[in-house]
Amino acid sequence: METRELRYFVAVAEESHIGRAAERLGIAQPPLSRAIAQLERRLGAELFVRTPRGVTLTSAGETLLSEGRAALAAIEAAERRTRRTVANAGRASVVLTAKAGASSELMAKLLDAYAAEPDAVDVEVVLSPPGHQAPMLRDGRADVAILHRPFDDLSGFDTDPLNVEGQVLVLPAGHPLSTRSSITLAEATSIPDLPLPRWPRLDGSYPDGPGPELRDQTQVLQLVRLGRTAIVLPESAQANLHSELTVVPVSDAPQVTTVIAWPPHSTSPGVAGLVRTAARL
Amino acid sequence: METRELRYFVAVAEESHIGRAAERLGIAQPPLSRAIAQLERRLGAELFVRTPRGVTLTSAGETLLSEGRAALAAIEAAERRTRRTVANAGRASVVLTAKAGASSELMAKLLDAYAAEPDAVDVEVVLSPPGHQAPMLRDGRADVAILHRPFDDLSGFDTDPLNVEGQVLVLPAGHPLSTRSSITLAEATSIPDLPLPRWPRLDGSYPDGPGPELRDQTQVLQLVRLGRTAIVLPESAQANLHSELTVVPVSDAPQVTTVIAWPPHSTSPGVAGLVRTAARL
DNA sequence: CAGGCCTGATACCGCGGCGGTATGACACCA
DNA sequence: TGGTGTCATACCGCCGCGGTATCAGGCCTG
Repeated sequence: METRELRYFVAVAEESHIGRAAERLGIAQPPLSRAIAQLERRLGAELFVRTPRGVTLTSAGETLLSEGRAALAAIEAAERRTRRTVANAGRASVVLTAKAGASSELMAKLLDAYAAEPDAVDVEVVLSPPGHQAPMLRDGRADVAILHRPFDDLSGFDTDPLNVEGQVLVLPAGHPLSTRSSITLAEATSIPDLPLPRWPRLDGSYPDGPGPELRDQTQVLQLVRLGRTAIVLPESAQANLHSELTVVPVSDAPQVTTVIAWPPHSTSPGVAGLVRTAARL
Repeated sequence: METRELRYFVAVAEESHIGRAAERLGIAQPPLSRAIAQLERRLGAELFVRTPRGVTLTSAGETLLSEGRAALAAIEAAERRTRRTVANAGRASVVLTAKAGASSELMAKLLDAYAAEPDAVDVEVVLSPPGHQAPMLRDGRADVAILHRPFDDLSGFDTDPLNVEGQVLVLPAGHPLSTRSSITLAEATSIPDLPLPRWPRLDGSYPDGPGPELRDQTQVLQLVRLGRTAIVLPESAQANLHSELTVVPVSDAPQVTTVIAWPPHSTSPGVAGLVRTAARL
């Protein structure tokens, strides 16, 4: 199976429409029809059922879509990491990605400690929106990441835990609940006058709901100060809190584990060094 | 990057010789030279240094070799699993692989318990030589595997532990050491009159050493009975022991964890069911 | 119920690129 | 210094990809 065929297949699966997929791929419809038919013949599997409205995936197609996406990510990763290897000709470097605004204290400690190592290489830090770190690691845009369980999908990576912490509810300073010594998750998520904020999905769209649409922690904390919302965050987020805010521990919220993650077959000495340093923190 | 180019590159990297690689690929040498040169141009990276004796990998080439192997395995997996999905048209099935002769009791329990599930699918059990399970999982020949830490490389898989056990030294019944109540790993691996057996590598070749060359546990136990070797095995292997053999616990041998492992992006309901059943054992 | 409109499939064509053979350039060695 | 082995280059034929034109068929609508 060639990469091109796989890309074609994924495009058609995502569009559920051969014509639109062809447009997106920058080719005409007939060659795409033919390529899909040929792929089906070679695999000995019906991948789509053709309908007058477009096409829909068969169960074999579902399998190929999930497996194929992983394979395409692996190929992109191979390409990107090879290009990067030669770009920093001779002396290596490594790309670390983390959620913007999270674990900054921990990361500072890690980067300082690593930079002090005798064989340290350059570390390029890429801060990106929540949920984008794992895909970047999968397709080679990053070599190592700081992730948070249970929020991020760690599957397929090697990981080492760096820190475990509980979660707290952040409230406007004067709120009635702010005198409580602790609170349950059920209570925290159903405060009558404070709807929880909504966060963007990976594609940038927002789920439905009553709360405000928000993109980062700074925005949230500002709205909490204004008494418009409340938010459950890991304890370490307290470091960023300004005045006019109080926190109440959430007794039954899941523990948040900060981990350092890397692709399992990584051979980069920079990644190995970072992980070794992290293990000593 | 096309699959074909990647396959060509891996062949050349493995042979360190364009002519031999071409022969292995079933094409002539000049097109292969050209394909590699074109790949290097497109990636903007020197992958090989040409010598009069053949070619050797650059650091960019090393990167592409390890990343590319993983990518090729992912593509093979996509192909194989898609073919298998359609082969069992409609009612799904799942391929489970395990080391021949290991954990048989545990597996029997697992398979029985799973078969009793209301939504159980067919499970095809593939027993293969030690070390072959993880590659089979990576390239789609299997959907789920029983592996043993620390012997197998679990990286890149999701896993659940099934069992933890210590290790014992298996000796001929009358051996002087057989009266000991425990023994250290250092002692066990340097018994003067009993050299440890050698196991085949993944490619079938054997490491150098004094011990006998062996392929499976039955052969080993026979040779132990004959007083020609000794072997350190997980406790559960005692179930297979015949008479004329005794065991001595090895006090400082690493614990052996039996795990069930599956590819992280698996969507197979059969795999999910097996894992769920395994978690309840 | 007929005609337009949407879908994907088929027919046919031109050309880029892959693989083939023949040969060159060059390092090493006897 | 010629022989031998390596990879690179030159040139050619053909397969297959992508293009346009058109067909086949389900669905909606007047």
